[in-house]
Amino acid sequence: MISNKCKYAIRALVHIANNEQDDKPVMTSDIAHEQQIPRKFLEIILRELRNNRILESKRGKDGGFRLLRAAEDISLTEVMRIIDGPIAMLPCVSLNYYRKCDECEEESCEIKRVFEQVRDRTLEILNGQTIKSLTLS
Amino acid sequence: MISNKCKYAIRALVHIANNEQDDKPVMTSDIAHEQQIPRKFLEIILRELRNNRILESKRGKDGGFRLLRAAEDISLTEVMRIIDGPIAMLPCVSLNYYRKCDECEEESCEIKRVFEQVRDRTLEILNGQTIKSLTLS
DNA sequence: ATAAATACTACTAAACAGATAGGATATATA
DNA sequence: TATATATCCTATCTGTTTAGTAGTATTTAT
Repeated sequence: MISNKCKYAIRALVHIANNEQDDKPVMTSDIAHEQQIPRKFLEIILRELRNNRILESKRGKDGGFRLLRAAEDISLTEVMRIIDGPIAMLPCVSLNYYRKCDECEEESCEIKRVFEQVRDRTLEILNGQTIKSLTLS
Repeated sequence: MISNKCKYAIRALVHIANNEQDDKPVMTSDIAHEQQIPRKFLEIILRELRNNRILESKRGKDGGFRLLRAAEDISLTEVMRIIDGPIAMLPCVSLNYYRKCDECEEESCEIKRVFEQVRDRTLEILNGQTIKSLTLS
């Protein structure tokens, strides 16, 4: 399962992408209201995305958030890894958050082999998806 | 991520399948020792699998656990659902643990569409795997 | 100066993960 | 029938994660 937080992050980014016009940043409170996300929780999420160079922020009056890159250059996997961490179903098959199994010999582990397949099929789909591909247009 | 508990469950079942001979049940302590799983924790797992009609148990001396069905009739998905619950990455695309999204219209939700694809590809692989297919032979 | 936005720190409640402890019950066998 | 040995059951525990909330500091447009 991906977390609610991660779903909020994706919905917020899609919302920002859908509302990028005249260079005006989108306010947290607008996103929170229209996407029905708790505002203070959303603040944390947006700041995290900014810290990871997905968003840029502008403080003060008329402030808010803008995509730092084009929507088609932000992949779903990148967002998921920032917010939730690993995508794979086992640490020992994770590409970005690999951790060794201490109980089994990985070369001969049938369980590992199965979840490597799941990882590959999953990434085939998710790597092809971007914030752009989730927008209305 | 699947839980450690679930990985323990799979390894325990594979161990039992690999040691089904002369109708003698396999003891918790043997599995715990050979698979390096905490014994009391394993007890809970095996009892849960028995309650869900994956295993049968025999109490008292010379007791232990046996597969209730043939190893090729126990799918990986069944075990995962018993121990961890949903396999899908979102409640709204889960086949066995579906829960409605309150924030979005599901018919037009692009996020849902993506994770339905992930679910389908994942189940294609996992439904084809059984305890038998994970054994040595 | 002031209003309005993000930035930051700290805290909380509930659920889940990964166990452990101890006693009750059943069973094979000497 | 006593005993050793296995599962069964209930309760408890510690740490981490999830999903937030509260309050203050800082920045910026007007």
